[in-house]
Parts: sequence; structure tokens; C-alpha cells
Amino acid sequence: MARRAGVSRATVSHVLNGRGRIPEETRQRVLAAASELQYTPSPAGRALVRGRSDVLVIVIPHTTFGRNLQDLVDDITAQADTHDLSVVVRFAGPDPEETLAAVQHFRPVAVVDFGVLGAADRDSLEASGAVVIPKLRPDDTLENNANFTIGELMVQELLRKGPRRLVFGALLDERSDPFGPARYEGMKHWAQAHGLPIPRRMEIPLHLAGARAALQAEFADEPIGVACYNDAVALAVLAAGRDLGLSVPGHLSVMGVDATAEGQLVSPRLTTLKADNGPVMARIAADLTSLDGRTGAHPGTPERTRPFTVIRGETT
Amino acid sequence: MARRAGVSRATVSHVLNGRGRIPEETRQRVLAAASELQYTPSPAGRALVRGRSDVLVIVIPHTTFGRNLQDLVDDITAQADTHDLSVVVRFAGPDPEETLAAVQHFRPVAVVDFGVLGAADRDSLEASGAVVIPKLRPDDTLENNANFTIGELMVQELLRKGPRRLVFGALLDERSDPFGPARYEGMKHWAQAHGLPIPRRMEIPLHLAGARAALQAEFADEPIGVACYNDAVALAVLAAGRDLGLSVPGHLSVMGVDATAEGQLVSPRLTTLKADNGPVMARIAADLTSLDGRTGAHPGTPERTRPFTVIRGETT
DNA sequence: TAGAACTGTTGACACGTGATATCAAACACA
DNA sequence: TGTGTTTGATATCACGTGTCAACAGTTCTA
Repeated sequence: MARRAGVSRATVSHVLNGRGRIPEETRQRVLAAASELQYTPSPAGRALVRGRSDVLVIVIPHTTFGRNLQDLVDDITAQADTHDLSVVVRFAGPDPEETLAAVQHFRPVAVVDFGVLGAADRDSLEASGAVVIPKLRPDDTLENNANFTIGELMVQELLRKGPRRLVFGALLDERSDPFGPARYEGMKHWAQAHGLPIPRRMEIPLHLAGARAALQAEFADEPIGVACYNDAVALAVLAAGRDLGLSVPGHLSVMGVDATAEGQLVSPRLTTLKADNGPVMARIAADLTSLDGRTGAHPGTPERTRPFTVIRGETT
Repeated sequence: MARRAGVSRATVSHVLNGRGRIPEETRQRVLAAASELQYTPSPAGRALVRGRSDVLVIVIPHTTFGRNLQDLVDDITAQADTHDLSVVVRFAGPDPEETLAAVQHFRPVAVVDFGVLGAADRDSLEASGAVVIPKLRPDDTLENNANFTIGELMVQELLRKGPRRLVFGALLDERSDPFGPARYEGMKHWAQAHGLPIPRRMEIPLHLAGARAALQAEFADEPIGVACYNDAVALAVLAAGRDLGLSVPGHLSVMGVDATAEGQLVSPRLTTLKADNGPVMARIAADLTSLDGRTGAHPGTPERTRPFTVIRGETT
């Protein structure tokens, strides 16, 4: 308690929160005493009286935590520090209910969701006063979903050297798969719109034997193009194709997502899709700043463009 | 407030914390009312009166967050849920001071550190009443450090096919490198003990051009063995060697750490080191349970064995 | 000059919990 | 019956903060 600054408790609170009218002279005196005593307001006290903590929870899906997500988390952390929020990262567990409870436990002022929360979860959180980010926009339909677009783009790249049968290579491991379905939908949508047969879906484990078995079951002498969930799956498919003696991209063309360093370091170099985090961060940053003003107005509905870049390697 | 269970506020507290003597009948009545009203004690209230929150902070170094760390985090989260702790993951930022402040901000009951905290940070946290895990043991010397052992093991594997000049391949990216130095020390220690010249150190960026330049500067016709910081670096070195026309493992033998799926899916298959998380988790779990009893006694100083497995591929 | 308006500061309360001392009732014993 | 003991439940306080009404001092207005 820095009340020994020759001033009362309430005044300190006013200074630190900028509420009442305070002359510059006392303001400085309070700030000096505060920094001298290393005074920090107790989060517990604030949370108790305000009914809400100053915590921002980032909910990460129970999936592979790659470079992309990590960069996003770093950016959000830096951004949130600006707003005097303390960032908490929560990895979703296998039990969604428990995850929601863990998030609620913090009574957070905001929650950044990367695809964990269902509609009911969002409602529950917002009912308790938290802001769920990214905010839902009227045009957040499946067709506008970034992962849907990814599916469409991959198909086009795979068909670059002429028609071939398309397959989606899903990731098979113990974790969940929050993004795969939308990408597969994007593939199917594009194929259907262009009169192509609906692409099949195969599950690829991340080891040679399993991937080989999956690919062997799917391949039938005609060329196929495999759009993979990510670069790791693509590498597994390539390893399987190599083991089966298939030519790339003759019999087998493969494409990944993420543009990982590994994919660009192997031979043949992987064709992959690189997503620019810029727009996502811009949208989150906008929602974050609108948190201060407490204004519900959307800041001009920021750009909806999804700048994806095809990194063309030697596998398509 | 579930005080409308026909009973007073204090009684509820007694029931939920198991303090006073309470007859089974009222106990059940309170519990029934609590679950009916979905009553959950306010974390803020508890934290305020107890001076400490029920938070366990996991501090992750500002480095590549790979599969290993993710598994550990998942395990710790599950373990901590058992002890009624809420887990918070904090990614260390570029500024260590800010990271410490962010951790202190939670006034956590425990902190699990993966190599971020310095001695002063530990002291500061423990002074504020937090338990820092893993607890320091008397025999936690550099030579007993797991990363030190990794360095020693890699050297032995690289020399399997006869003597060659050794190099450490450090990771060069914008993040920090918490584990690399200890591994390099392990290498140097083993080499010195066996009368070999001190291994040099080169920094490898995760793209072909940079890796190629680094390797070209280091290679001088005699065979070399590169012990890499992790599998990604090893793949970069392999790509560089391929581009320079070096034979593997004739001119260039390479070894990684982590046993990532990617490393086992490429050709040539990577020789790498797989670390079993079991002992680390056992130690953390022991420290975690000793948290309940508040006993400072070490539970028998658990096994110090470091079960590392060499996954021998085609690069050594 | 009396009253009104404004400025700067403060006392008091509420938030929800854990701990402690207290209190009423029932019971044992002389 | 009177006294001490045990049992079960509660009133009260403290934790550290934000907010609000109130207050003393000063300046403005009629």
C-alpha cells in the first residue's frame, strides 16, 4: 500500500485509473511514491471488485502447434501487453467441457479462439461478460472461411499439369483436427462446381509403413493428386510414393500447407501453401482495441482478403 | 452465494475446505445445494484472502515449440488438474524481465520452468511464495544436465564409422536458444576427454542458401560430422550437403535431436536422438504432489537416468 | 456579502472468500 | 441441579481494490 505517499488510498486509485480530476503536482507525487515502493495493484483485488479479471485467454486447439500458431501467439501477446492485459495460453484438452470450464475459471475479459469454441461455448462466455475474438461477422460463412479457400486453391495447383484424380490427405494422429474438414469441404466444393468427381479422403499417419499402406490402398495406376492437411502429411505421402516406386509429379503429385522449413529443405522440394498472418492479426488487433472503447461498432469491417501464396516446389 | 442452502456462509466454507467437524447430513445438504446452483468459489476471492492464486504457470522458452514440449505441457496440464490447479502457459518474450513480471503478476502457487528462469528469477519467485519446479537438486550440475548428455551421445554416434572432425550445428533464427549451449558443452567435454580437437560451432539458418554458405565455409575436403541442435537443422545441413555434392555419410555425417516425424520420412533417413519424457514427467509429478503436503522432503530423489535412444537412420 | 458552483480530496462500502473466536445446545459427571 | 465438555453452526474480521457520495476549500455570481 503506497498510501504513505502523504495521500489517501482513494486518490491513489484515481491517479492510477485516471478517473477524477487530479492536479499534475499530486499526480507526480503519487506516481513517484508508487515506483519507489514498487507498488503494483493486486490483480486479485481488482478482479474481486470488478467481477472480471484482466486476463486474455488464448485457446489453442488440441492439434499440432506449429510455427504459424506460435507466431500468432507471440503477436497477440505483444499486442495485449499494450492493453495491460495478461495473456494466458490454454491448450484445449480432449474434453471440450473441461476446456470451457478452465477458461471460465479465469473470468477473462477476452478470449481469443483459434477454432476450439462451438456456438454454445461462445454464448456461454459472452453471457459471463467476456469478449470472444475474433468477433463473428455477418459474412463469416463456410465459403468465406480461410480453410475453405485453402482447399480450393490446392485443387487448382494440383490440376496445373492436367486432370487427375484428387484425394484429400487427412492427418491421422491422437489429436483433433480443427481445420481439416473445412479444407476438404473447399476441395469438394471446387470439384463439384467444375464437374469433377468428389475427391475421396484418406487418413495418413506420420510414419512410412502406415502412409504406404494408405497410399497403396488408394492408388490405382491412374495419376492422382493429393492435397494434404499440412507439410508433414505431404512428406509422409511422398515417402510412401517413393517406397512404392511412384514418379513425382508424374503418377503422384502432392501439396502441403504451412510452408514449413522442412518441406523446403527436402528433395523433391515440396509445393505448399503459405498463409500470411497479417490479415488475421489485423482483425484480432482491431477487436482488441475496440475492447478499450467498449464500442460494439465494427471498425469498418477490415479487409477480408486472404493472401495465400503458393510456394511451388517440385511435387506438382 | 449458495448461502441459501439453509445454512450459513461459514459452514459452506468449512464443508468445501474440510476444516471443522461437520455431520454427514448437513455436508450432503450443502454439497447438493452447491451443485444445484452450479456454485463455484470465486478464484479472485480465494486469491485475495490467501495471498496466492491457485495458478500453475508453465514458462516456455522463446524457442521452437515442438512436439516434445507440447506433449510435456499436455501431461503437466492433466497432472495439475488433479491437484485443482489451473494451468497457465506463458511463452517467454524477448525481454526476460517482462517475462518474470508477467509470471509474478499471477502470484502463482507454482511455476514449471523449461529453462527460462535464471537463478535470480528463481529466488525472486520463491521469495514471493511460489514453488519453482523442477526443484533444484544438489547434483544438478552441468555434467548431469540432460542436454550435456545429449552432446556426449551425439559425438559417439557420429564417430561410429571412424574418426572425423566434429562440428556443432546451432540453430540460427530470431528466437533464443536455451538448450544449445549445454549440448555444445557436452560435445566439447567428451572430445577433450578423449584427446580430440575442440569441435567448432557453426550457425545454420533454416533455408538452403544460408545453410549452404555455412557448410561451405566449414567443409575442407576431410570428412566432418555435424551434431545438430535439432532435426530441422539437420535437414538444413543435409540439403546443403546435397547441393554441394557431398556424399552422406561419407564426406558428411549428420545427426539431429528430437526424432521428428519429418526426419524419419525423408531420404536419406535421419539419424537422431529420441528423449523419453518419462523421467522428466516423473520428477515434475513428484514435485507437484509434494506441493500438497507442503513437505520439503525430496521423495527419495527419483531416478536420474536419462533414457535417450539413438534412432539410427542413413546419415551416420 | 451571501449563496452557488467548482476543485481536490477522502471516508465508507462492496466484492467473495478463509480463518478464528464465539455461541447455543446437548451431554457427561459429581 | 450445577458445572464442565463436546459438538455443530455462526458472526466477524481481513485481504486489496474501484466507486461513489460527501466534505472542505476556493472562486464565481448576483
